Amino acid sequence: MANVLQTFKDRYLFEDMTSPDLEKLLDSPTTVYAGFDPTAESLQAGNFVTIMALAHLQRQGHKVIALVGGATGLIGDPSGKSKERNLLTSLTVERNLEGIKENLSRFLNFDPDSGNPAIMVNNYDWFKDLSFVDILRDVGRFFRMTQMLSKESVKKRLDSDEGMSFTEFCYQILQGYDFYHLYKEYGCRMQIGGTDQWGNITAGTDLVRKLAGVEVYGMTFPLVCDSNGNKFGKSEGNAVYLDADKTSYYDFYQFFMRTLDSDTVRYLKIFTFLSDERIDELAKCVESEPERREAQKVLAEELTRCVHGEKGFNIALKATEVLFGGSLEGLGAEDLEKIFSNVPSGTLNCDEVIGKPAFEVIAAAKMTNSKGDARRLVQQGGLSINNVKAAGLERKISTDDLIENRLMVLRSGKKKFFLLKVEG
RNA sequence: GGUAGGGUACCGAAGUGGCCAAACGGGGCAGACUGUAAAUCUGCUGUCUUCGACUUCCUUGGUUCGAAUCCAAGCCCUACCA
Repeated sequence: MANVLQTFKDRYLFEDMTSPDLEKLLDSPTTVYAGFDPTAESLQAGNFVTIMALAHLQRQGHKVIALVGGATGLIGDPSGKSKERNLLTSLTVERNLEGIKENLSRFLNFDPDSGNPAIMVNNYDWFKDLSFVDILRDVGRFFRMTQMLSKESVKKRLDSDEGMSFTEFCYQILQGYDFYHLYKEYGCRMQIGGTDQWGNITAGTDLVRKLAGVEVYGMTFPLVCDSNGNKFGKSEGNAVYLDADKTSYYDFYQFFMRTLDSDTVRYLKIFTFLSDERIDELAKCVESEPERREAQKVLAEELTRCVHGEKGFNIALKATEVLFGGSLEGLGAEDLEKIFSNVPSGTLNCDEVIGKPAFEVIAAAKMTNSKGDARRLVQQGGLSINNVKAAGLERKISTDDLIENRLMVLRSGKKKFFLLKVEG
C-alpha cells in the first residue's frame, strides 16, 4: 500500500503533522477522523479539501470517521473567526446533519456492506450526558491555562477589540475531548483538518496522551486560497454549496469553470482523483492555449459529475452552451425552465409586467434588493432580457419580451441569471 | 467591583451642535477591455413617487429653532486594576 502521506504531499494536501512517526502509523490501516461544522444543511466548496483528504484515506484502506459537530456547533469554533458566532439551536443542527451526510456520501463510501465503510458520528451524542462537573473533573484538569491561552485562535481574539467569551474559549476542550472519545470508542489514532485547526487538533493529541497514555497524531492541510489570496469557495460573495437547491448545477459548474489559470492545475490536484499524467497534460494546455480553458473544463466536469451526477452535469453543460451561445432562439419555455430550474426566480402577475418599465418589474420580482438597485442596474446597462441588453429607464416590457407568454430570462451583468414567471 | 476608553452604513474608519445620507479606504455591484480570464480604467453603492422627499449614526428619554455630535439612564465591548 502506497503511503497516503506521499499522496497528500503531492497534492497540496499536506501542511504539518504532530510527529514524523505518523508516516509509520499510516503504513497499516488506521482510523482517522475529521470534523465538519453543521452550520448549514449543506456542505460548501470550502469543505472540499477535508472531504478529499478523507476520500484519499478511505481509498487507501484506512477507516474514516466524519464527525459532525452537533455539540461544538452549538458553541462555535473561534478559529479564524473575528467575531463570536450566532449560536445554533439543536433543532437546526439536527436537520443539518442529514444534509451533510448526503453530501459526504458522494465522496465517501458509507455502505455498511462494503469492506471498509466510512462512519458518521455526532459529538452531541456523547456530550449531551456529560455534566459541567464531569467535564471539569475528568477533562478540564488536564488542560493547562498557559497552553490554552497560547493557542493562536485564542491569542488573536484576545488581542482584538472583540475579545472572547468563556464559551468560545472552552471550544478547544470539547474538540480535544472528541478525539479522546473517538480513540476510546473506535481506536481512532489520527485527526486531520485545515491549518486553522492546528490548535484544536493538538488539544486532542495532548489530551489523549494524558488520559490514555497513548500517542495519537494530527495532520493539517493548507487552507486553499486563489492566487489573489481570496478564500476558496465563494462566488459573488456567496458560498458555493454542494446542495443543488442552494447552488444550481449551472452555478456550481461555472464556479469551477471560472478558475484562474494560475490556480487550475493546483485545484485539479487537490479536488480530483485524476492521475498525475493527465494533470500534466492539462497543465501543458493551460500553458500553450490558455484561452481554450481546457483544464478548467475538466476541473468543472469532474466535480460537477461527482457531486451532481451525470444528470446534473448535463444540465449544467446545456445551460452553459445556451447561455454563452448568445441567443435564446429556438428554445421553448419548457427547455428554459429545465435549464434554469435552480436559478433564483420570481413570479409576477401579467398586469404587473406588461407595459411597466423594466426596472420596476425586476424590483417587484425581487431580483434586486431595492428599487434603487434596479434603477441603477438598468441605467448602467447591466440588465439583459432574454440575453439581449436592455438599457434605459424608459425601457418597457411588452408581450414580445415574454417567451410563450409566460417566461422571461433576466440577467444582471454577465453571469447572474434570474427567471421571471408571468401568470395570468 | 473600581478607573479609563469606546459602540457611525457590508467592514475598517473620519466627523464632537446647522455646510451630514454622513469624508476616506476596503469590499460589493455594473460598464469598457478580454479568453465566460487576470491586470487596468470608469460609474454606482440608505429608502422612495430620484431636479425632490423620507428614515438613519447602540437603545430609551431629555436639552435645543436645529443633535451622529450636548445631557440622563440603560445595554454591549475593550484595556488596566481588584
